[in-house]
Amino acid sequence: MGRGKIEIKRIENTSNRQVTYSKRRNGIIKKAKEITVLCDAHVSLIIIASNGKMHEYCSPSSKLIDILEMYHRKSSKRLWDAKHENLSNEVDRIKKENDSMQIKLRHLKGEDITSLNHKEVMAIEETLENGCASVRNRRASLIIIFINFFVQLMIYITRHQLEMAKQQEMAMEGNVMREMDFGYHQSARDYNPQMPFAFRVQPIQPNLQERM
Amino acid sequence: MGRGKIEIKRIENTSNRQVTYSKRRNGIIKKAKEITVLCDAHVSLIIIASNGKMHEYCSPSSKLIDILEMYHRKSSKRLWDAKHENLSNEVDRIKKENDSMQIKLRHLKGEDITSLNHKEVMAIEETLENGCASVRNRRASLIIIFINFFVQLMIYITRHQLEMAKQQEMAMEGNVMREMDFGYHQSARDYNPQMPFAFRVQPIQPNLQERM
DNA sequence: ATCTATTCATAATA
DNA sequence: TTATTATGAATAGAT
Repeated sequence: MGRGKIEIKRIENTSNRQVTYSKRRNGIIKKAKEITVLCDAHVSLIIIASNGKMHEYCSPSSKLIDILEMYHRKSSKRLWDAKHENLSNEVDRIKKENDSMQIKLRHLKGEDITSLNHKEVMAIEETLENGCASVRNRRASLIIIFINFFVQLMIYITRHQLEMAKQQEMAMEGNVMREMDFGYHQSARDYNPQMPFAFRVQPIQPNLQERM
Repeated sequence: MGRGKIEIKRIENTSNRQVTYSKRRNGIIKKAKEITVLCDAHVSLIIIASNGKMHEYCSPSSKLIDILEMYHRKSSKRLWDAKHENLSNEVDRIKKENDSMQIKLRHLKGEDITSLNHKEVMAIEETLENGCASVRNRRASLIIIFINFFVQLMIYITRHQLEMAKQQEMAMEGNVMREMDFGYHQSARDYNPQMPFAFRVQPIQPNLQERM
């Protein structure tokens, strides 16, 4: 339809190709509009030129997303839905995992346990006992680490300040050094400003064997 | 183009509309194919009739998904990506929640605690102590419930089988009833087949006050 | 862009 | 649905 028939194959002349592209593009979009109006059809038309420029037409009765949704529902190909569905499933899976963990956590905190039977309570208690044991061990380790630090500190103080301290304290009280029977200063508890917590020595797993 | 000019408005006659639809649909698809070949264009064309039947054309050089992707990149409208992104974010959020819960759970079980400082260990221990207390309370309740059941059972046995048991046991041993100083049979521990676990009475929260 | 000779698409019809 | 065909629309090439 023009001054001469043309073969349907790539137009090699670039400017001819571009002109034809824009004419035919308009023609297709016009046809798309017409079929939309004449026949109550939904149309989604996306045309992208070789230079990357894009034109689209979408029947005004429906948003493009709706047509894609329709396409999606009609089409057996899942397209992007695969990704989407995977994510959806993962969300569900992780949510379930979350819930069960939440319950376990609450049980370990002693909440919501009135509905449990004796066997379940026993299992939770065993877990808690083990946890307590580990935690106490850890705290004991921390205490030992702290004591070591403390002893080293005292040794240092004792070695390097012995004379000065001795003179000073003897002058003040005269009786303090008699308490240093383990090589460090007994009253250091009241002395060290870095000491971040109070402690007292106790068995590492006190009373564990006493429980049922 | 036809035997007469037609106005571009909805064709009311249903069969005419359907005929026109199918002719024009083929025409548009033909045009789409032609522009693809002639001008190196990418085309995605989806046509859905009012009865729901769908036809599509997609330039053979590229998969439909690629054109949709191109469209997606070109278009500032996010389309379905919003949904997708929301899901993605939710997955991330829940995964993080999961991880932190996992860590808490492991800590409460006494695992992975060597990296914690004293304050953190103390906090975990407090949680564990509270958990232990609740669990022990619960177990104590269960024991009380069981003891009640047990006492009721023994009262029943004592009331209704007293005579028979007395006669029988006196005939066999003659000294059993002297042990029934609390109203139930002392040797029931070896008797009751439904008794699902061994128990011994203990303080409800033993030793809690002894810990640091 | 605009023109126009020509081909093509299609409305009416069967 | 398919086929025919008269007619109007689309467009290739020229300007």
